[in-house]
Amino acid sequence: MARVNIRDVADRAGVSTATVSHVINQTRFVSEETRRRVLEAVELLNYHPSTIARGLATKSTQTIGLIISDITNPFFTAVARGVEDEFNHHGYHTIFCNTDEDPAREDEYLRLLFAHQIDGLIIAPTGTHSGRLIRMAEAEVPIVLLDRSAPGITAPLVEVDNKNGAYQATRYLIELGHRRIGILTGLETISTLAMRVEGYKQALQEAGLPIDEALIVRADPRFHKNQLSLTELPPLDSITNLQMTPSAFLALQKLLDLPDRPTALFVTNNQMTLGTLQAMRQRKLRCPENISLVSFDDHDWAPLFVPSLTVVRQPTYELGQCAAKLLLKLISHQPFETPVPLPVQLVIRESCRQLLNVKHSSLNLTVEM
Amino acid sequence: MARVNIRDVADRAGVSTATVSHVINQTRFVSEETRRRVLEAVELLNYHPSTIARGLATKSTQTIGLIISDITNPFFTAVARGVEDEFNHHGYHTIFCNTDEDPAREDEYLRLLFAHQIDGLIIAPTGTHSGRLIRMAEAEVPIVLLDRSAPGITAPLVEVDNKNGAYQATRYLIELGHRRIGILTGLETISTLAMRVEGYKQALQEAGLPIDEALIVRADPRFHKNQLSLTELPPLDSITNLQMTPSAFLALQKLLDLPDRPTALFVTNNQMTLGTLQAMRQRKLRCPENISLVSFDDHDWAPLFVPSLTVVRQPTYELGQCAAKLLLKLISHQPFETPVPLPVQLVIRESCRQLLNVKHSSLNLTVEM
DNA sequence: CTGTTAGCGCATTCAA
DNA sequence: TTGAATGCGCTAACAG
Repeated sequence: MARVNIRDVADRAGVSTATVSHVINQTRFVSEETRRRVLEAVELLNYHPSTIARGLATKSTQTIGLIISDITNPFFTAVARGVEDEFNHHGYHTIFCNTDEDPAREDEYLRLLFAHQIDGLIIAPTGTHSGRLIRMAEAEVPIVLLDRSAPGITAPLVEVDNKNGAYQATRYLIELGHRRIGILTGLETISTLAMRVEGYKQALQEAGLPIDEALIVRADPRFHKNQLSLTELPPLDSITNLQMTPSAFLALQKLLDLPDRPTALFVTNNQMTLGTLQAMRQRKLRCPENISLVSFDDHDWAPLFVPSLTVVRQPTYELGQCAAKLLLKLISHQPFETPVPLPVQLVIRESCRQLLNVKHSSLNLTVEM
Repeated sequence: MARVNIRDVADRAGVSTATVSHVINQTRFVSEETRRRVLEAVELLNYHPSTIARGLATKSTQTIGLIISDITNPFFTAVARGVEDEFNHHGYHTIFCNTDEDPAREDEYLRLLFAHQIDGLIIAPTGTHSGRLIRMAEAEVPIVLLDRSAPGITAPLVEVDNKNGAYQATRYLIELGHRRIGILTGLETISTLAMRVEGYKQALQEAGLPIDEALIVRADPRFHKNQLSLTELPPLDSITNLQMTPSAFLALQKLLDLPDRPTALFVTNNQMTLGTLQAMRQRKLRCPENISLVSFDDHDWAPLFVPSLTVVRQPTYELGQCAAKLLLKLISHQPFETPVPLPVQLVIRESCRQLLNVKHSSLNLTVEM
């Protein structure tokens, strides 16, 4: 295609390219008459300014990078949608990158995004990053951390109140009379999961319950994944030294094989919840009769299971929005406040059973079927 | 940040910018000695060629556009992941765009992508597009249609065998003895859904069953959506003139209120399946005792419901991959064959009940729990 | 109120 | 085997 450029428009309208540029960007006054002629020519020739040429000239590309773990994870898709809507609303484009929790891929994407001269970056870091992220931060690329913190990076973090959510979930189980509460989690290099384990422990401690390490089970958090890409993934424990079973499904077997099996389970993300349900189904364990279940993150399907699932709901879409809004401020050098964690909410449905009579709960609860 | 450019590298290595360019792109022979010096300088200065400047010079941006309905729809997220993996594998970036089935948004995105000088486009068209898509095709932007056809566009279409999938699903229900089979669908401007209705009708006709228009119900296919963005969406029936209830949940009420209620239901996409389950639950209708259910598109949660869901499974990730591979061929002017629809598969689980004794099925079935 | 012109960072033709 | 010079399409001084 023979792309029409600013020169063509200028010639057609009988003005200079500068004038064309100025009427298009409204960057200085142009008389009504010439302005009209220019716009006519634009229309006639179907002219679209090349964002890339403009980018070269202005050093601003109007595109930002979004690095997440996996767009296939419903949590991240909701977040991504929030990010994207917000940016498009402001004329920015978003380039998506999936790391699958692999620091090497994270690094490679950072390189690519940097080469693409992105105006800013939103990243849910793997947690074991190379120095490149730090170097980018030092190169003054505006960065917002999403959902997770990363060692050595001072960028603002937009997150959810993970610890409190886990605390509420665990405490709820305790108040229902549960004493042996298992927790299914993943890599603790992911700060989000680490915080959730902390909240769990805190609730136990406050209730005077022992923290039994046998009840803390770790699985590869990428349990649900398209099989095609799964085969390409390196095992996560080759990255860290944490002991880990390859899937939630398998990790759960450990818990269920325990001589003194837990009566309740706190599952720290939605992917692992599906693995848990699968494992329970295979063992013909009923929920909540045999085991109670609370999981982190709500979803469309959560209320439709039998029993409907009690969850800690987090504002996913808003999380993405907030991160995007903050990044926009950073880019335009506006003042900003360091973000506070977004509130989460325990949504009580049917997947937890009461073991003993307990006094009225002091937690902030929502009952909803 | 003071970006280091090709000039800096050239100076540092004591060569011309042309030489630097050539060693980086391996586009002409350079002596081992100078080559080494250049690479050293690159390393030392941490040089990254600006893709955008390169884009200006070569008229190739190494980025492609992906326009879909909604990344929040699990079908599209799997497809998008397939597209993205394939492109990244080849050094291309992907820009995502969500239209929410709104032709106006589709048009706006086309404009933006065009201005960004994308090397190619993959699009699941809304079906009621403006002329811009056609103009882009005429401007020789390589285009691949994804999952849906669009009137007036001659670009190759990568799709799934929708009609056959719907045919198999319906025929399966018929063989189980069902005679009144409802279908829940959406906009028929979306070719995919239109094909599924066709498959449904064909199965009925072949079996000598009447086609009862009262059993064909249409809903806004965007049923599940983040509420924030939902409020901004214009009603779809303002776009087309089809009668439509605003959600699967409500559409289903119509069917259930029928004097002669259907004994089975074919739901034409996964979003509407959730709405259906919700409606059935509210009415305390049990599946499959009161009503049998087959839906199009499989998901992680489908086998975990009670009862587990019988579905038509389609290769979502592969669909995206195929589209990407085809587009890469178009971009590099390689020869290509017009794609054939990808096969789908009826996965039988527990959500359909047998009404009568029937002879052995002649369909290609997979039984799986 | 508008035009001229020098870059932005790179690829590439022509020369050497 | 390598350099110099031009242009990609646009913005932004600077000049008028």
